[in-house]
Amino acid sequence: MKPYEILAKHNLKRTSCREGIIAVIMAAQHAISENEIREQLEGNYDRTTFYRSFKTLEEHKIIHKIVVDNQVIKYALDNSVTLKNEHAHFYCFKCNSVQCLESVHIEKPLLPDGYVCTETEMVIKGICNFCKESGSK
Amino acid sequence: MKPYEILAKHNLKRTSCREGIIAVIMAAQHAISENEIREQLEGNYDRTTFYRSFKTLEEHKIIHKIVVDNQVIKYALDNSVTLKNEHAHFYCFKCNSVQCLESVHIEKPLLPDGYVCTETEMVIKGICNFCKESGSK
DNA sequence: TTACATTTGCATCAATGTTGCATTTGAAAA
DNA sequence: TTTTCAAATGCAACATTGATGCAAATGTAA
Repeated sequence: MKPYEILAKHNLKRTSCREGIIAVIMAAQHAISENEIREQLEGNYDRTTFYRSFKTLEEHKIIHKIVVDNQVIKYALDNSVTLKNEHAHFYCFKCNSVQCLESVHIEKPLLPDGYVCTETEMVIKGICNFCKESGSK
Repeated sequence: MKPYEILAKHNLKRTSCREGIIAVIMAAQHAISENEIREQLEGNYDRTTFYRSFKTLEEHKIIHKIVVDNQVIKYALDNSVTLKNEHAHFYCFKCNSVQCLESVHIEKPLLPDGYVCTETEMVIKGICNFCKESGSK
């Protein structure tokens, strides 16, 4: 599905900033930070415009935030767009990348009585396949 | 273990700000936000002092950050201080509290070849036992 | 092409992260 | 207890980021 089709589906106007953000995220191999998106985005948008476009896309659940910690926040297309299952994310300390681990499904945890789960986030941290090979540290 | 003993164990000077922060976190039932800690802290410290004390305690792994999302960040004593096992955290959308779910242990996930896990964070979101009872929304 | 609601860019303000530096303080040595 | 010095504090200052109001520009449907 193309960026403008996604916008149309959510009844959002097709603006170049929104379209560009979606395009950059779609093109990225891994989840990507706000600054990386801004750098790769064509056109020089005011930071408020970028901020509001971003917010709109999040609110409409087109893009999804993956919070590794408050220093490392990355974005990917929402599962509803990619049609992926709920899955864990992997953060690599070496290359700082965040990858979707589609093979690691998240099971509904067994909660104490009275607790109701509606959402689960799981971030696994360590060294990824690629970085393991390279260098000693 | 008392706040000043924890500081001593980590070779940190016993200052009232550090001691106070630890005391407030120890006294709290749940994980607690930076602002809540600041409010409950006796004495009026400069925000830089507070910021640096906080940073020091984090760096020495005395306190531990639980990042629900970038809007909701709470702190608790680190597992090495409380002697708890690695466990999941529960975030309640209604009361905004973060509770340790000691009963929900986190198993080492089965990762794709070459991936090495050193740390795992799991945040379960929903409605907690207490809030389930109260009101319809 | 027109018309209007939405979006943009800019100004602005608040909150927060961070650093440098002179002064104060904790704790170890005398 | 007093002295001593590295470490911590308070303050000023600056950068970054979240957020809002408003006039001008833009997207889209009539």
